[in-house]
Amino acid sequence: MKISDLAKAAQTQSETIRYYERKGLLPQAARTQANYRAYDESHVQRLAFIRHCRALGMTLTEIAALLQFKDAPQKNCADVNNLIDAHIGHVSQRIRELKSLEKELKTLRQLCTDSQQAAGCAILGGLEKAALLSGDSAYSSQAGHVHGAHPEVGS
Amino acid sequence: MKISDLAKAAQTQSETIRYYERKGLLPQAARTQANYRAYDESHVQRLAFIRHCRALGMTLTEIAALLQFKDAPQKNCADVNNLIDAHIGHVSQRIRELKSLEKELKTLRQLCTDSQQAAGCAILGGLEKAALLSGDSAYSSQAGHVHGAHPEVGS
DNA sequence: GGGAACCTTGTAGCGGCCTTAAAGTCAAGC
DNA sequence: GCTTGACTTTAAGGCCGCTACAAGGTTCCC
Repeated sequence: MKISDLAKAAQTQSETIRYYERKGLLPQAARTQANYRAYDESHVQRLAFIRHCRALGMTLTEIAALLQFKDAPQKNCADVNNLIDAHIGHVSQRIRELKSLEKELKTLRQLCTDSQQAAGCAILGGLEKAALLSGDSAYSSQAGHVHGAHPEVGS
Repeated sequence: MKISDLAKAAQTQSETIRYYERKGLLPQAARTQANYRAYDESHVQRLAFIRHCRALGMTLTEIAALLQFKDAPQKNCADVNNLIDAHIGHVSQRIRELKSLEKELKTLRQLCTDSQQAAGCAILGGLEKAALLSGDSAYSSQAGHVHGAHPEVGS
């Protein structure tokens, strides 16, 4: 099985597979005589695992940690729980942040129902006022690791 | 007012200010004899506006568009509305995605309440099973622009 | 044996910054 | 007047999770 077969099987791009290998999420692949990477079913499984975790919003670092637990089963399951709990925490926090954000945006949007000149635009005015009052950096980033409001670029 | 004063006033890093200038969000600053950037209150306002929009999860491109409306008030307010509506759409969509994700994670987490060996860890097993069934790429990215689950790195 | 479709490595780019490095400037203290 | 240290400047490189491209090697099919 070559890289493009694996790519098809796991709905991934070949480049991404090589990237995961570089990052240590996938083992160094065996090579054919032509120096092509050679894969089997076990790689499909492992890659599917990774992709699913990515779809769950985990970082590659978190996934690497999970894979370590899989690879070293003597380790304690509690560590897995902790990782998942932490990730759930990140996701929940991001949801709260986004909801509050959504609320503010909708409030803002309400200010303007008709088309007017931007000079008197209530939304711009509202943003300006809010900017001066806020002190901000309330949301925006620190603890968790779940992104802002814009989706991942790739895939 | 030098760059670090502006930075303090708007809770931003000096580097970020220079970055915004490079990107055209802030005008080219006037310079002192020593070639230091010189600012006044108007810059504080503009920067606060930008930071607040960032806190609302807008991209720099979206913010640049808003600033254009501010700078060219003859433009129609409807464009501002459209931008805000689109952004609300992105945020709402991301909230839906994250909620579904949160649900799956919690289901997963439920599988394991006690500490066991990772070999028999129900979470790892669950992830594996889910990976094989899913076909994934369901969430993960396309239309909107609101990020996954991990917060912005900086700031 | 010729051309298309694969594979390889390496490099550079996205966004939104942060960090570091090397060099210039300024104010205060001795 | 000279040093110290806190600022400033530009430029380059790094972070994540890829994607894309370039230049070459290989394999497959007609």
